[in-house]
Amino acid sequence: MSAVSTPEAKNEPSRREQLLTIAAQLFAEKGFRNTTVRDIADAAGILSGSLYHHFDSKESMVDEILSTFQEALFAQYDDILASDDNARSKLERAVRVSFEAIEEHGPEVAIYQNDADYLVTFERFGYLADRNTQSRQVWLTLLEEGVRTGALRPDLDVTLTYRFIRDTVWVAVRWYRPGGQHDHTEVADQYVRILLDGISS
Amino acid sequence: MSAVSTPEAKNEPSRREQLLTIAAQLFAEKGFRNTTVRDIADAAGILSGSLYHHFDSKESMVDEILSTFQEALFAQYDDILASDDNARSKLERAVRVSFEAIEEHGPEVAIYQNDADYLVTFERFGYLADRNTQSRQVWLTLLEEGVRTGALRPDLDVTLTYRFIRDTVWVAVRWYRPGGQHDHTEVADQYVRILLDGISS
DNA sequence: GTCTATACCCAGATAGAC
DNA sequence: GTCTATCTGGGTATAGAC
Repeated sequence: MSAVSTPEAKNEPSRREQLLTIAAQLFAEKGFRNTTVRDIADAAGILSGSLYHHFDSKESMVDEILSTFQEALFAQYDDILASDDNARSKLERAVRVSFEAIEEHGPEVAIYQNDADYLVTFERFGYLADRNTQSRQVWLTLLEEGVRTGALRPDLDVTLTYRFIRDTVWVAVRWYRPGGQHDHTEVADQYVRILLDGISS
Repeated sequence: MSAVSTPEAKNEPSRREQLLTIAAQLFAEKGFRNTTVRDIADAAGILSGSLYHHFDSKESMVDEILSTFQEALFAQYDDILASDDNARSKLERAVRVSFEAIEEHGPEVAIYQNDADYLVTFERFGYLADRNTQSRQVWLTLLEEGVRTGALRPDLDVTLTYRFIRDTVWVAVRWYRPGGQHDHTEVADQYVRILLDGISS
Protein backbone atom coordinates (compact mmCIF):
# COMPACT_ATOMS: atom_id res chain seq x y z
CA MET A 1 0.00 0.00 0.00
CA SER A 2 2.99 2.32 -0.03
CA ALA A 3 2.88 5.09 -2.64
CA VAL A 4 6.02 3.68 -4.26
CA SER A 5 4.18 0.62 -5.44
CA THR A 6 1.69 2.52 -7.60
CA PRO A 7 2.32 2.27 -11.36
CA GLU A 8 2.86 6.01 -11.65
CA ALA A 9 5.54 6.02 -8.97
CA LYS A 10 7.36 3.24 -10.81
CA ASN A 11 6.98 5.18 -14.07
CA GLU A 12 4.83 2.41 -15.46
CA PRO A 13 1.71 3.25 -17.39
CA SER A 14 -1.49 2.91 -15.39
CA ARG A 15 -4.08 0.39 -16.57
CA ARG A 16 -6.05 3.32 -17.89
CA GLU A 17 -3.07 4.49 -19.97
CA GLN A 18 -2.41 0.99 -21.23
CA LEU A 19 -5.98 0.71 -22.44
CA LEU A 20 -5.78 4.10 -24.14
CA THR A 21 -2.61 3.05 -25.96
CA ILE A 22 -4.30 -0.10 -27.21
CA ALA A 23 -7.39 1.83 -28.23
CA ALA A 24 -5.35 4.49 -30.03
CA GLN A 25 -3.60 1.86 -32.15
CA LEU A 26 -6.89 0.30 -33.14
CA PHE A 27 -8.60 3.63 -33.85
CA ALA A 28 -5.64 4.59 -36.02
CA GLU A 29 -5.67 1.31 -37.95
CA LYS A 30 -9.37 0.81 -38.51
CA GLY A 31 -10.89 4.20 -37.86
CA PHE A 32 -12.85 5.25 -34.79
CA ARG A 33 -16.26 4.16 -35.93
CA ASN A 34 -15.04 0.88 -37.29
CA THR A 35 -13.28 -0.10 -34.11
CA THR A 36 -15.65 -1.82 -31.73
CA VAL A 37 -15.37 -1.78 -27.98
CA ARG A 38 -15.05 -5.53 -28.32
CA ASP A 39 -11.98 -5.06 -30.56
CA ILE A 40 -10.39 -2.95 -27.87
CA ALA A 41 -11.30 -5.33 -25.08
CA ASP A 42 -10.02 -8.33 -27.07
CA ALA A 43 -6.69 -6.63 -27.69
CA ALA A 44 -6.46 -5.88 -23.98
CA GLY A 45 -7.37 -9.42 -23.02
CA ILE A 46 -10.56 -8.50 -21.20
CA LEU A 47 -14.26 -8.47 -22.03
CA SER A 48 -16.01 -5.46 -23.50
CA GLY A 49 -18.11 -4.79 -20.42
CA SER A 50 -14.97 -4.44 -18.34
CA LEU A 51 -13.88 -1.42 -20.34
CA TYR A 52 -16.72 0.53 -18.84
CA HIS A 53 -15.11 0.27 -15.45
CA HIS A 54 -12.38 2.59 -16.80
CA PHE A 55 -14.20 4.78 -19.32
CA ASP A 56 -17.82 5.75 -19.63
CA SER A 57 -17.92 5.48 -23.42
CA LYS A 58 -15.88 4.88 -26.55
CA GLU A 59 -16.08 8.60 -27.21
CA SER A 60 -14.43 9.37 -23.88
CA MET A 61 -11.51 7.23 -24.90
CA VAL A 62 -10.84 9.01 -28.18
CA ASP A 63 -11.44 12.34 -26.48
CA GLU A 64 -8.71 11.71 -23.91
CA ILE A 65 -6.35 10.41 -26.62
CA LEU A 66 -6.73 13.44 -28.86
CA SER A 67 -6.88 16.22 -26.31
CA THR A 68 -3.77 15.00 -24.47
CA PHE A 69 -1.81 14.81 -27.71
CA GLN A 70 -2.88 18.17 -29.03
CA GLU A 71 -2.00 19.95 -25.83
CA ALA A 72 1.58 18.76 -26.13
CA LEU A 73 1.82 19.50 -29.85
CA PHE A 74 0.56 23.05 -29.66
CA ALA A 75 2.86 23.84 -26.78
CA GLN A 76 5.70 23.12 -29.21
CA TYR A 77 4.24 25.39 -31.89
CA ASP A 78 3.88 28.15 -29.32
CA ASP A 79 7.56 27.81 -28.47
CA ILE A 80 8.49 28.24 -32.10
CA LEU A 81 6.29 31.28 -32.58
CA ALA A 82 7.75 32.86 -29.45
CA SER A 83 11.36 32.26 -30.45
CA ASP A 84 13.51 34.86 -32.16
CA ASP A 85 14.81 32.61 -34.95
CA ASN A 86 14.53 33.95 -38.46
CA ALA A 87 11.49 33.08 -40.55
CA ARG A 88 13.14 30.29 -42.49
CA SER A 89 14.36 28.58 -39.31
CA LYS A 90 10.97 28.81 -37.68
CA LEU A 91 9.32 27.26 -40.70
CA GLU A 92 11.87 24.48 -40.70
CA ARG A 93 11.38 23.87 -37.01
CA ALA A 94 7.61 23.69 -37.41
CA VAL A 95 8.00 21.08 -40.14
CA ARG A 96 10.41 19.08 -37.99
CA VAL A 97 8.15 19.19 -34.96
CA SER A 98 5.34 17.80 -37.07
CA PHE A 99 7.36 14.90 -38.43
CA GLU A 100 8.55 14.21 -34.91
CA ALA A 101 4.93 14.01 -33.79
CA ILE A 102 4.31 11.43 -36.50
CA GLU A 103 7.27 9.44 -35.20
CA GLU A 104 6.30 9.59 -31.57
CA HIS A 105 2.53 9.83 -31.71
CA GLY A 106 1.61 8.14 -34.96
CA PRO A 107 -1.73 6.75 -33.79
CA GLU A 108 -2.89 10.10 -32.43
CA VAL A 109 -1.96 11.86 -35.67
CA ALA A 110 -3.70 9.20 -37.75
CA ILE A 111 -6.86 9.40 -35.68
CA TYR A 112 -6.94 13.15 -36.05
CA GLN A 113 -6.39 12.93 -39.81
CA ASN A 114 -9.01 10.28 -40.37
CA ASP A 115 -11.72 10.94 -37.83
CA ALA A 116 -11.65 14.62 -36.86
CA ASP A 117 -14.20 15.55 -39.53
CA TYR A 118 -16.65 13.11 -38.03
CA LEU A 119 -15.88 13.82 -34.39
CA VAL A 120 -16.22 17.58 -34.79
CA THR A 121 -19.90 17.09 -35.46
CA PHE A 122 -20.33 16.39 -31.74
CA GLU A 123 -20.30 19.23 -29.23
CA ARG A 124 -17.77 17.62 -26.95
CA PHE A 125 -15.23 17.64 -29.78
CA GLY A 126 -15.68 21.29 -30.61
CA TYR A 127 -12.12 21.88 -29.40
CA LEU A 128 -10.89 20.02 -32.48
CA ALA A 129 -12.23 22.81 -34.65
CA ASP A 130 -10.52 25.37 -32.44
CA ARG A 131 -7.23 23.53 -32.72
CA ASN A 132 -7.65 23.42 -36.47
CA THR A 133 -8.04 27.19 -36.60
CA GLN A 134 -5.08 27.60 -34.29
CA SER A 135 -2.91 25.40 -36.49
CA ARG A 136 -3.88 27.41 -39.55
CA GLN A 137 -2.87 30.56 -37.71
CA VAL A 138 0.51 29.12 -36.81
CA TRP A 139 1.39 28.26 -40.40
CA LEU A 140 -0.03 31.45 -41.88
CA THR A 141 1.93 33.52 -39.37
CA LEU A 142 5.14 31.73 -40.28
CA LEU A 143 4.53 32.03 -44.01
CA GLU A 144 3.56 35.68 -43.86
CA GLU A 145 6.61 36.49 -41.80
CA GLY A 146 8.68 34.65 -44.40
CA VAL A 147 7.25 36.73 -47.23
CA ARG A 148 7.59 39.96 -45.24
CA THR A 149 11.21 39.40 -44.34
CA GLY A 150 12.10 38.35 -47.87
CA ALA A 151 12.88 34.73 -47.05
CA LEU A 152 10.02 33.50 -49.22
CA ARG A 153 8.89 34.46 -52.71
CA PRO A 154 6.91 37.70 -52.65
CA ASP A 155 4.29 36.28 -55.04
CA LEU A 156 3.53 33.31 -52.80
CA ASP A 157 -0.14 32.41 -52.28
CA VAL A 158 0.17 31.80 -48.54
CA THR A 159 -3.26 30.22 -48.16
CA LEU A 160 -2.64 27.63 -50.83
CA THR A 161 0.89 27.07 -49.55
CA TYR A 162 -0.44 26.54 -46.05
CA ARG A 163 -2.72 23.79 -47.35
CA PHE A 164 0.06 22.11 -49.25
CA ILE A 165 2.35 22.08 -46.24
CA ARG A 166 -0.31 20.94 -43.82
CA ASP A 167 -1.50 18.16 -46.11
CA THR A 168 1.88 16.85 -47.11
CA VAL A 169 3.29 16.90 -43.62
CA TRP A 170 0.42 15.15 -41.88
CA VAL A 171 -0.51 12.73 -44.62
CA ALA A 172 2.96 11.22 -44.21
CA VAL A 173 1.47 9.40 -41.25
CA ARG A 174 -0.05 7.07 -43.83
CA TRP A 175 3.27 5.68 -44.94
CA TYR A 176 5.86 6.67 -42.33
CA ARG A 177 6.83 3.75 -40.10
CA PRO A 178 9.29 4.16 -37.24
CA GLY A 179 12.31 1.98 -37.85
CA GLY A 180 11.87 2.06 -41.62
CA GLN A 181 14.35 3.11 -44.29
CA HIS A 182 14.29 6.82 -43.44
CA ASP A 183 14.02 8.12 -39.91
CA HIS A 184 11.80 11.07 -39.22
CA THR A 185 14.59 13.63 -39.20
CA GLU A 186 15.71 12.56 -42.68
CA VAL A 187 12.17 12.76 -43.97
CA ALA A 188 11.82 16.22 -42.48
CA ASP A 189 15.13 17.30 -44.06
CA GLN A 190 14.09 16.10 -47.50
CA TYR A 191 10.69 17.69 -47.19
CA VAL A 192 12.08 21.04 -46.09
CA ARG A 193 14.48 20.94 -49.01
CA ILE A 194 11.73 20.23 -51.56
CA LEU A 195 9.43 22.79 -50.01
CA LEU A 196 11.99 25.57 -49.93
CA ASP A 197 14.05 24.87 -53.03
CA GLY A 198 11.92 22.62 -55.24
CA ILE A 199 12.96 19.52 -57.11
CA SER A 200 14.16 21.00 -60.38
CA SER A 201 17.85 21.44 -61.11
CA MET B 1 -40.66 0.97 -76.80
CA SER B 2 -38.48 2.55 -79.49
CA ALA B 3 -34.75 2.59 -78.74
CA VAL B 4 -34.75 6.38 -78.86
CA SER B 5 -36.75 6.58 -75.67
CA THR B 6 -34.18 4.75 -73.51
CA PRO B 7 -32.21 6.99 -71.13
CA GLU B 8 -28.94 6.13 -72.82
CA ALA B 9 -30.21 7.16 -76.23
CA LYS B 10 -31.28 10.50 -74.79
CA ASN B 11 -27.90 10.87 -73.09
CA GLU B 12 -29.57 10.78 -69.72
CA PRO B 13 -28.06 8.75 -66.93
CA SER B 14 -29.76 5.42 -66.38
CA ARG B 15 -31.38 4.77 -63.02
CA ARG B 16 -28.42 2.59 -62.21
CA GLU B 17 -26.02 5.47 -62.94
CA GLN B 18 -28.11 7.90 -60.93
CA LEU B 19 -27.98 5.60 -57.95
CA LEU B 20 -24.22 5.19 -58.30
CA THR B 21 -23.75 8.96 -58.36
CA ILE B 22 -25.78 9.32 -55.19
CA ALA B 23 -23.90 6.48 -53.52
CA ALA B 24 -20.52 7.89 -54.54
CA GLN B 25 -21.32 11.25 -52.93
CA LEU B 26 -22.33 9.57 -49.69
CA PHE B 27 -19.38 7.19 -49.64
CA ALA B 28 -17.08 10.17 -50.17
CA GLU B 29 -18.70 12.22 -47.40
CA LYS B 30 -19.13 9.63 -44.71
CA GLY B 31 -16.86 6.80 -45.76
CA PHE B 32 -17.90 3.49 -47.25
CA ARG B 33 -18.46 1.61 -44.02
CA ASN B 34 -20.28 4.46 -42.37
CA THR B 35 -22.70 4.92 -45.22
CA THR B 36 -25.68 2.64 -44.82
CA VAL B 37 -27.76 1.27 -47.64
CA ARG B 38 -30.61 3.13 -45.97
CA ASP B 39 -28.66 6.40 -46.37
CA ILE B 40 -28.31 5.73 -50.07
CA ALA B 41 -31.92 4.71 -50.49
CA ASP B 42 -33.13 7.76 -48.53
CA ALA B 43 -31.09 10.08 -50.72
CA ALA B 44 -32.55 8.40 -53.79
CA GLY B 45 -36.08 8.62 -52.43
CA ILE B 46 -36.66 4.87 -52.31
CA LEU B 47 -36.51 2.19 -49.65
CA SER B 48 -33.38 0.25 -48.89
CA GLY B 49 -34.77 -3.06 -50.15
CA SER B 50 -35.36 -1.52 -53.55
CA LEU B 51 -31.63 -0.91 -54.05
CA TYR B 52 -31.15 -4.65 -54.30
CA HIS B 53 -33.12 -4.68 -57.51
CA HIS B 54 -30.21 -2.77 -59.08
CA PHE B 55 -27.15 -4.02 -57.19
CA ASP B 56 -26.52 -7.21 -55.34
CA SER B 57 -24.60 -5.57 -52.49
CA LYS B 58 -23.15 -2.34 -51.19
CA GLU B 59 -19.74 -3.65 -52.19
CA SER B 60 -20.83 -4.04 -55.80
CA MET B 61 -21.74 -0.39 -55.83
CA VAL B 62 -18.38 0.89 -54.66
CA ASP B 63 -16.66 -1.63 -56.93
CA GLU B 64 -18.37 -0.24 -60.00
CA ILE B 65 -17.69 3.33 -58.90
CA LEU B 66 -13.96 2.81 -58.37
CA SER B 67 -13.14 0.53 -61.27
CA THR B 68 -14.89 2.77 -63.80
CA PHE B 69 -13.04 5.83 -62.54
CA GLN B 70 -9.63 4.20 -62.41
CA GLU B 71 -9.87 2.88 -65.93
CA ALA B 72 -10.35 6.40 -67.24
CA LEU B 73 -7.63 7.90 -65.05
CA PHE B 74 -4.94 5.41 -65.96
CA ALA B 75 -5.70 5.78 -69.65
CA GLN B 76 -4.64 9.41 -69.21
CA TYR B 77 -1.41 8.47 -67.44
CA ASP B 78 -0.64 6.03 -70.24
CA ASP B 79 -1.05 8.82 -72.77
CA ILE B 80 1.46 10.95 -70.90
CA LEU B 81 4.01 8.17 -70.61
CA ALA B 82 3.68 7.44 -74.32
CA SER B 83 4.08 11.07 -75.39
CA ASP B 84 7.39 12.55 -76.48
CA ASP B 85 7.25 15.66 -74.30
CA ASN B 86 10.29 16.39 -72.20
CA ALA B 87 10.48 15.13 -68.63
CA ARG B 88 9.42 18.36 -67.01
CA SER B 89 6.35 18.69 -69.23
CA LYS B 90 5.30 15.13 -68.58
CA LEU B 91 5.58 15.65 -64.85
CA GLU B 92 3.53 18.82 -65.11
CA ARG B 93 0.90 17.08 -67.21
CA ALA B 94 0.64 14.22 -64.72
CA VAL B 95 0.06 16.71 -61.91
CA ARG B 96 -2.55 18.54 -63.95
CA VAL B 97 -4.40 15.37 -64.87
CA SER B 98 -4.61 14.50 -61.20
CA PHE B 99 -6.04 17.85 -60.15
CA GLU B 100 -8.47 17.60 -63.04
CA ALA B 101 -9.61 14.23 -61.70
CA ILE B 102 -10.26 15.87 -58.33
CA GLU B 103 -12.33 18.51 -60.09
CA GLU B 104 -14.36 16.12 -62.19
CA HIS B 105 -14.44 12.99 -60.07
CA GLY B 106 -14.09 14.28 -56.53
CA PRO B 107 -16.19 11.58 -54.87
CA GLU B 108 -14.32 8.77 -56.60
CA VAL B 109 -10.96 10.21 -55.58
CA ALA B 110 -12.13 10.70 -52.00
CA ILE B 111 -13.44 7.15 -51.75
CA TYR B 112 -10.16 5.80 -53.03
CA GLN B 113 -8.17 7.93 -50.60
CA ASN B 114 -10.28 7.04 -47.59
CA ASP B 115 -11.42 3.50 -48.13
CA ALA B 116 -8.95 1.72 -50.40
CA ASP B 117 -6.92 0.41 -47.46
CA TYR B 118 -10.00 -1.29 -46.09
CA LEU B 119 -11.38 -2.48 -49.41
CA VAL B 120 -8.14 -4.12 -50.59
CA THR B 121 -8.49 -6.60 -47.77
CA PHE B 122 -11.21 -8.26 -49.87
CA GLU B 123 -10.29 -10.39 -52.86
CA ARG B 124 -12.66 -8.65 -55.23
CA PHE B 125 -10.80 -5.38 -54.66
CA GLY B 126 -7.39 -6.81 -55.38
CA TYR B 127 -7.26 -4.63 -58.48
CA LEU B 128 -6.94 -1.60 -56.23
CA ALA B 129 -3.53 -2.85 -55.08
CA ASP B 130 -2.53 -3.39 -58.72
CA ARG B 131 -3.55 0.15 -59.61
CA ASN B 132 -1.57 1.43 -56.66
CA THR B 133 1.56 -0.30 -57.94
CA GLN B 134 0.87 0.99 -61.42
CA SER B 135 0.51 4.56 -60.17
CA ARG B 136 3.78 4.28 -58.29
CA GLN B 137 5.43 3.11 -61.49
CA VAL B 138 4.06 6.05 -63.44
CA TRP B 139 5.47 8.62 -61.02
CA LEU B 140 8.78 6.87 -60.52
CA THR B 141 9.25 6.62 -64.28
CA LEU B 142 8.60 10.31 -64.70
CA LEU B 143 10.89 11.28 -61.82
CA GLU B 144 13.72 9.02 -62.92
CA GLU B 145 13.50 10.36 -66.45
CA GLY B 146 13.65 13.86 -64.99
CA VAL B 147 16.81 13.09 -63.07
CA ARG B 148 18.37 11.26 -66.03
CA THR B 149 17.75 14.08 -68.48
CA GLY B 150 18.97 16.71 -66.03
CA ALA B 151 15.60 18.39 -65.53
CA LEU B 152 15.56 17.43 -61.87
CA ARG B 153 18.19 17.61 -59.15
CA PRO B 154 20.65 14.71 -59.44
CA ASP B 155 20.58 14.11 -55.67
CA LEU B 156 16.80 13.69 -55.56
CA ASP B 157 15.43 10.81 -53.49
CA VAL B 158 12.85 9.72 -56.06
CA THR B 159 11.01 7.34 -53.73
CA LEU B 160 10.45 9.98 -51.10
CA THR B 161 9.61 12.55 -53.75
CA TYR B 162 7.06 10.19 -55.25
CA ARG B 163 5.34 9.91 -51.89
CA PHE B 164 5.30 13.65 -51.40
CA ILE B 165 3.80 14.26 -54.82
CA ARG B 166 1.24 11.50 -54.55
CA ASP B 167 0.14 12.58 -51.09
CA THR B 168 -0.05 16.27 -51.74
CA VAL B 169 -1.85 15.94 -55.03
CA TRP B 170 -4.53 13.53 -53.91
CA VAL B 171 -5.06 14.85 -50.42
CA ALA B 172 -6.20 18.10 -52.02
CA VAL B 173 -9.52 16.33 -52.52
CA ARG B 174 -10.12 17.08 -48.84
CA TRP B 175 -10.32 20.80 -49.34
CA TYR B 176 -10.74 21.45 -53.06
CA ARG B 177 -14.29 22.43 -53.96
CA PRO B 178 -15.34 23.07 -57.56
CA GLY B 179 -16.51 26.64 -57.90
CA GLY B 180 -14.34 27.84 -55.04
CA GLN B 181 -11.76 30.59 -54.99
CA HIS B 182 -9.18 28.76 -57.10
CA ASP B 183 -10.14 26.54 -60.00
CA HIS B 184 -8.31 23.29 -60.49
CA THR B 185 -5.96 24.59 -63.16
CA GLU B 186 -4.77 27.39 -60.86
CA VAL B 187 -4.22 24.96 -58.03
CA ALA B 188 -2.24 22.71 -60.35
CA ASP B 189 -0.15 25.68 -61.55
CA GLN B 190 0.70 26.73 -58.02
CA TYR B 191 1.50 23.20 -57.00
CA VAL B 192 3.76 22.60 -59.97
CA ARG B 193 5.54 25.85 -59.21
CA ILE B 194 6.15 24.94 -55.55
CA LEU B 195 7.16 21.41 -56.43
CA LEU B 196 9.64 22.41 -59.11
CA ASP B 197 10.99 25.69 -57.78
CA GLY B 198 10.18 25.74 -54.07
CA ILE B 199 8.81 28.57 -52.00
CA SER B 200 11.99 30.37 -51.00
CA SER B 201 13.10 33.53 -52.73
C1' DG C 1 -38.94 -0.61 -60.14
C1' DT C 2 -40.58 -0.13 -55.60
C1' DC C 3 -42.74 -1.56 -51.23
C1' DT C 4 -43.83 -4.53 -47.09
C1' DA C 5 -42.09 -7.30 -43.84
C1' DT C 6 -38.72 -9.57 -41.75
C1' DA C 7 -34.40 -12.54 -40.76
C1' DC C 8 -30.15 -12.30 -38.76
C1' DC C 9 -26.10 -10.22 -36.95
C1' DC C 10 -23.38 -7.17 -34.39
C1' DA C 11 -22.90 -2.61 -32.30
C1' DG C 12 -22.61 0.27 -27.63
C1' DA C 13 -23.84 0.10 -23.14
C1' DT C 14 -25.67 -1.53 -18.37
C1' DA C 15 -26.47 -4.31 -13.84
C1' DG C 16 -24.88 -6.96 -10.58
C1' DA C 17 -22.03 -11.19 -9.21
C1' DC C 18 -17.34 -12.37 -8.14
C1' DG D 1 -10.85 -4.91 -12.07
C1' DT D 2 -13.15 -8.38 -14.59
C1' DC D 3 -16.97 -11.45 -15.86
C1' DT D 4 -21.80 -13.02 -16.98
C1' DA D 5 -25.76 -11.91 -19.04
C1' DT D 6 -28.56 -9.08 -21.44
C1' DC D 7 -31.06 -4.87 -23.49
C1' DT D 8 -31.77 -2.03 -27.38
C1' DG D 9 -30.80 -0.09 -31.74
C1' DG D 10 -29.41 -0.31 -36.24
C1' DG D 11 -26.75 -2.71 -39.93
C1' DT D 12 -27.04 -5.81 -44.62
C1' DA D 13 -29.73 -8.52 -47.12
C1' DT D 14 -33.89 -11.40 -48.71
C1' DA D 15 -38.75 -12.97 -50.31
C1' DG D 16 -42.61 -12.02 -52.37
C1' DA D 17 -46.65 -8.70 -53.19
C1' DC D 18 -47.84 -4.80 -56.06
